[in-house]
Amino acid sequence: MATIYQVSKKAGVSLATVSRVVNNNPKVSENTRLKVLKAMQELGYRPNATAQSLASNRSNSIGIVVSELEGPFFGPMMCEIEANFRSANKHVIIAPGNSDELQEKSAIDFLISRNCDALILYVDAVSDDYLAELAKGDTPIVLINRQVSSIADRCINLDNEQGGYLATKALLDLGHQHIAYIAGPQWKVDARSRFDGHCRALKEAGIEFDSSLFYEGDYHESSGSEGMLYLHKTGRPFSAVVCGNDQMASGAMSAARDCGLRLPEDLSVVGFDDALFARYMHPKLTTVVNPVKEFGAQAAKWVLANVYDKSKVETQTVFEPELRIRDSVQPR
Amino acid sequence: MATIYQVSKKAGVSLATVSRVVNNNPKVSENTRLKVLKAMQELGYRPNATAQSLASNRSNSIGIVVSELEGPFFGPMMCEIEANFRSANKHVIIAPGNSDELQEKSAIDFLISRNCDALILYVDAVSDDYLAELAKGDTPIVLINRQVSSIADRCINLDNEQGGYLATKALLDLGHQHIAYIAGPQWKVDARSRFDGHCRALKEAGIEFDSSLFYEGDYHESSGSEGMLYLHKTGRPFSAVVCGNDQMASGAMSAARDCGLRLPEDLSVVGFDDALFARYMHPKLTTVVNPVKEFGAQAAKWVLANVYDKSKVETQTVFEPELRIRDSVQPR
DNA sequence: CTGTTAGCGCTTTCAG
DNA sequence: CTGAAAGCGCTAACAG
Repeated sequence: MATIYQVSKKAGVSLATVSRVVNNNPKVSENTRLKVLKAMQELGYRPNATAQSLASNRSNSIGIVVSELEGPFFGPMMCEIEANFRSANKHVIIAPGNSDELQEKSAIDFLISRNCDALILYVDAVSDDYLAELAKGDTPIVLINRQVSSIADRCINLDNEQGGYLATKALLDLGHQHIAYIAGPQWKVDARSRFDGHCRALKEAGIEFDSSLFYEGDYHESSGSEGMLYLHKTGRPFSAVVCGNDQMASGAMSAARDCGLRLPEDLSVVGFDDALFARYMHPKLTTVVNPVKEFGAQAAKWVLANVYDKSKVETQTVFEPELRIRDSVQPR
Repeated sequence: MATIYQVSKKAGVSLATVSRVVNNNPKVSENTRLKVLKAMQELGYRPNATAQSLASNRSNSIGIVVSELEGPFFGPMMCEIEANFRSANKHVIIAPGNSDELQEKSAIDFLISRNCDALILYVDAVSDDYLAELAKGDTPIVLINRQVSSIADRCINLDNEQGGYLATKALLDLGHQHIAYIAGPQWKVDARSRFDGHCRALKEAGIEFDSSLFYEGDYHESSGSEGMLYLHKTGRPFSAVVCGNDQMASGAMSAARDCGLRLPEDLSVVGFDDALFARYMHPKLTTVVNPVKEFGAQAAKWVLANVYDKSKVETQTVFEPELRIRDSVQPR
């Protein structure tokens, strides 16, 4: 691979000049610029990003950590972030945290050590204190789906509690009285908040929470199935179930059918997230919209403005959930 | 951020010694190792990967380019690759190619300029020649879902033609005569091969391919729906449809129902890939298994062996498809 | 076992 | 507008 030195040699200019044309520095005469460009062309020169990064302390790349690389949730988010940066000629480096404290920290360390200009984090396991501390470091961070008060302006969030409330409220309004709940992992704040919303709706309707109608899953399809099987087996009657996310709803619906239930006649189901596949399910899933793409777009926007342009731009930090009613619910 | 120099100062040793303990060089006395470790601890030192990479010409990171960041296909693949490398203390840098020649090239350039030790590529748009040329460069590459003869040992593939054959054959065996086909983009080799397999099965059964029973989609759900709508509108009767992948099958099934068809009574459907959601659909989708995770595992294995351990290890390069029969098909 | 000394390829003052 | 020179933080011979 050709180096900047070889290019300068070939073009008969100094190394600094080559650097200038690479960086589009305006104060280079058109003449020499052309000479340099030609030399670069002929040598097939491409700057070594590592060296640039070391010398300039700027990498033009943004680190992203997500809980998972797979699944219908993070894909669109990463995609949106990437698209926003691509048009600004920045690159993303993605690392999975796997909802594990050590792995999340190691992902963050890796990205920092790689000289990322900023970090966009969707993390579950690390503490607020850790994040607050991290925010004091040299690398700017923005948080998705977390609320850390000391850096509230860089926390992008959905009102999950309200979302959970809406989901259950919709069922209540349709006359359902016995509503089961298949929750996400309760140590995660979002899962917890959604469940809190469910309880609020119940309470408001004067219905007492029945713990035998509750199952804690892990946000994946299979646990939705397990949850449904479990609930069905208890024998406790219920005419509707709300799930902590769409994936579990999908698993639950599949299992419900295996149990001989007709959907939505025998059982109404509501999910959470409005993943792409929700509208292709049968029956089409009623769910709470989680604007993941917007999260990504806002996060990217914040970084572009504050880190690269150094302009202060207002970003929306909290989003309101919205219920998307489709065919998976029916009046009682 | 503390540098290696500050650590050496604090520990009262030379800079080289610190480097040695960072790199687990065995020839450091236990005593000084402890001193250095302590100093590192106190300063919260973490090596600057960029500098390490520049100095050693080794980054311990592997570049991956995938067609898309979202969707049920690439997620599990990235995940598997990442998991394999994680345990070896290597990191992955993921970049999307978006099935666009320029973007794929720019993703590759980016990864190379970032000093990746190897590249794992799932690309559609760049030419075989380009890849063959690339393979001659300094950065080792392994290809998934491509066949480039000059580097056949690093091409990991599914026999897509055979997969397409199996899908249609299954339907034929069930007595279906009029089989529609919703294809992936025909400029992609995999989509093309699957369709070729379909044609072979038809031919073998003495059935002539009917072009009015063909629709070319783009591998996404929405185009599956569009395809079904289109086929339904032509009025040409068909009792089964095979789709280029599971996502289009999902879209097609949804649209079929919107057209008033019962599944699988009125229409049998078979997909391709065996994505996770296929088994949660209703009816559960019959499909051809595409061992994406295996692809990822093999690719990672190749890199670990050939790039890092410098040991030659046999990797499986071509996988045989397998039909997974579920509930979405029925005898005619 | 440990220290010295060149770089890795590029950016960035500072002069001119 | 252009060149010289000093690093960025770390690794890797080479001595000792």
